[in-house]
Amino acid sequence: MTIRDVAEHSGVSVSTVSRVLNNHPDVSEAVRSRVLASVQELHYVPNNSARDLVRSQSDTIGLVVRGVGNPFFSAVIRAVEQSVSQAGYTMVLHQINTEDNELLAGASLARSKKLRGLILLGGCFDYTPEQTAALDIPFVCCSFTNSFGSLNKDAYSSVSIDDQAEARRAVEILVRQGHQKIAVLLDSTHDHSVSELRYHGYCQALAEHGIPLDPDLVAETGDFDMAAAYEGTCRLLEQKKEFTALFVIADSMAVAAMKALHDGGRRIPEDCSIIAIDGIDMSTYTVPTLTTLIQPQESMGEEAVRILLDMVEERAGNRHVRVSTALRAGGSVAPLN
Amino acid sequence: MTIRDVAEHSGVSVSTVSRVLNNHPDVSEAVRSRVLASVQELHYVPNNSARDLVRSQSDTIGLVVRGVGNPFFSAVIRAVEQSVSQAGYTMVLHQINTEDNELLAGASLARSKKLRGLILLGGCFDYTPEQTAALDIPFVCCSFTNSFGSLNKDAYSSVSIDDQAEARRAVEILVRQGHQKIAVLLDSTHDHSVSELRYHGYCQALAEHGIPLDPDLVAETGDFDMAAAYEGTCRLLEQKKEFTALFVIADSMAVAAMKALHDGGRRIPEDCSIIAIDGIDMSTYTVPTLTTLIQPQESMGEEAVRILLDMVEERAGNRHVRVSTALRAGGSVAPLN
DNA sequence: TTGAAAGCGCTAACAT
DNA sequence: ATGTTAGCGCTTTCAA
Repeated sequence: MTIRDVAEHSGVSVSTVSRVLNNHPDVSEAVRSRVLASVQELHYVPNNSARDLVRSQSDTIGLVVRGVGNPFFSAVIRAVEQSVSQAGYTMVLHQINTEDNELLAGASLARSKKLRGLILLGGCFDYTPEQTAALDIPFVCCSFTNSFGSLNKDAYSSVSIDDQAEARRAVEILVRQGHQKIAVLLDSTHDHSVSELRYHGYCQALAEHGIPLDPDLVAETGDFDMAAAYEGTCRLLEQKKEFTALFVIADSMAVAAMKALHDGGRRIPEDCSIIAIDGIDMSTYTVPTLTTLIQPQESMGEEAVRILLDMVEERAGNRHVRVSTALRAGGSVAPLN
Repeated sequence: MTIRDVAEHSGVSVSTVSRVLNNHPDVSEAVRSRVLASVQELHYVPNNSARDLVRSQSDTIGLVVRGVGNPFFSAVIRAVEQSVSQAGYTMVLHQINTEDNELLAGASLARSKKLRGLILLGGCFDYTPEQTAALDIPFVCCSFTNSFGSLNKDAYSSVSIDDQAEARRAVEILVRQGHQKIAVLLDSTHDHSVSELRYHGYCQALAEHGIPLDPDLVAETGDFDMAAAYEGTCRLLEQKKEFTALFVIADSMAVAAMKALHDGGRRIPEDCSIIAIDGIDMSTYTVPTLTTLIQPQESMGEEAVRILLDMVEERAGNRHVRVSTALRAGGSVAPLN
């Protein structure tokens, strides 16, 4: 079943079929619909290898996800896949560990799969021009930006929330409820990732409200996973330093933190309020429902694809999109006393 | 940079270069190493599109996931991706809704991407030979088998748990704790999916222990998602029919059910025990930890790939692998009073 | 053991 | 608006 069969079946030439298939303008409506009918009837599917060969490029978009197992990414991946295939492209997914370098992974993927473009999901923030030089295709950072790197703004695209501002907002919500002793649970204060950025937001909120930063209330887990978050929260409890509220940099970690607080005999929110950022489905079903700032996961994925394809198809240059979060007022935050 | 350049650079014909590149036997050592040297020097990388075109096949394995957003699948997808790329193949992921037909989706993917093989994750159980006829590549069903269909056992492969037996085991755990009024939360009793199978296990366990089946205690949600599970549990509570334990067919649904029970004023496990099947990470962090039968998600993904590649590379024929679950004794099950 | 040449299915000039 | 045709880079007969 080739383009020839379709051509013969609809009584036109192969090039006409090709034109129809590629939405070229100069085809009469009559012929167009006739060809389309044949395509339907014959269940014709174009041979991508042949297409790619003659166009000397593939229709493949790479998605490198750093931090396997983070449920926040699941919805984004889904949205990206949808958008990519809807646009007639193919997505190849590559998941790497937090320790791995997503730029290297992306570059290698780009070569071996002849990628047209690349989406980086959950990466680091400290790229230098030298590092990205290896990447000779358009790429967009999804859910993060190059805040700590020296990349020129027009060397890449991004779609993300304002991590620091949103973290500040989250902490401020706690402050407004009268909390002063606010702990924070994060991966690291200096990992050049979303963790560090949100930590800055935490510090900023405290500073703006005249609350001194207490290093004892900063719990670094060294990882984004739930087990580490659980342990980190336990350590926070063990040191007997009082805190009435906890800001967690990610929903998944917050779920584990809630468990640790509970196991440590703290009631939420009576003894300890907790707020996070991300908004994964699952945290709707914690007891109480986690109060969190929801990142619009689906639209972030879609937007990342839109930006990327605009670059790939040269409709537009690079751009940076900031999306905002929506507060989900769960039951995990209460006024102090 | 094509095979021609390599040929000219090493002073041989393109066909000889091709032979070297494909490890064909009849090439002299001298020529072989000369060609290889040129390849190195010129940084030549074969054009996969051209290769695929002429061989009319790719190195692509398809993964069709039915039921987007089920966290149980995340770990499996990860394992599949790892194994596939480790074996030098490319995975293309396609996620579809529960309403969609994974066989159709798989067949269309197979043609458009020239798949070598296909893995179906979370599909239906009622394929007929006619339906699978469209699929002319090896495929393996992951996490389910064709229990309700008429497929010949050697027409496909599978890796799954014994859903009915495991469900029976789960319910039996409740019975052993003295529970008699055991409700069940599931998608449907007759959807030809894992839901129906596990429902049979539930019925079987009740029957074996002389407990009459009470239709009022069978809550069908019509979906696998958490919102539906929450609603379903609420309806169960509203009808005022007493039950002291709840068997939920999936961890993700159980998390939502726990929330609904809590919101309905039931303490877990004091007022109601709950047990499920799947073993997602998240359910470790519910309060109390969910008692569940863990499916070995990673090894199921790896095994699925192993089986598939054995078929693709004709090392072995089809086979069916049954894996067993491991009980995670959380705190959600307690003896009756 | 090596080379010449015929396609694989498609797109895009170029011609009509 | 539609058809003819020359490749895209590679593998694989078939000949030498």
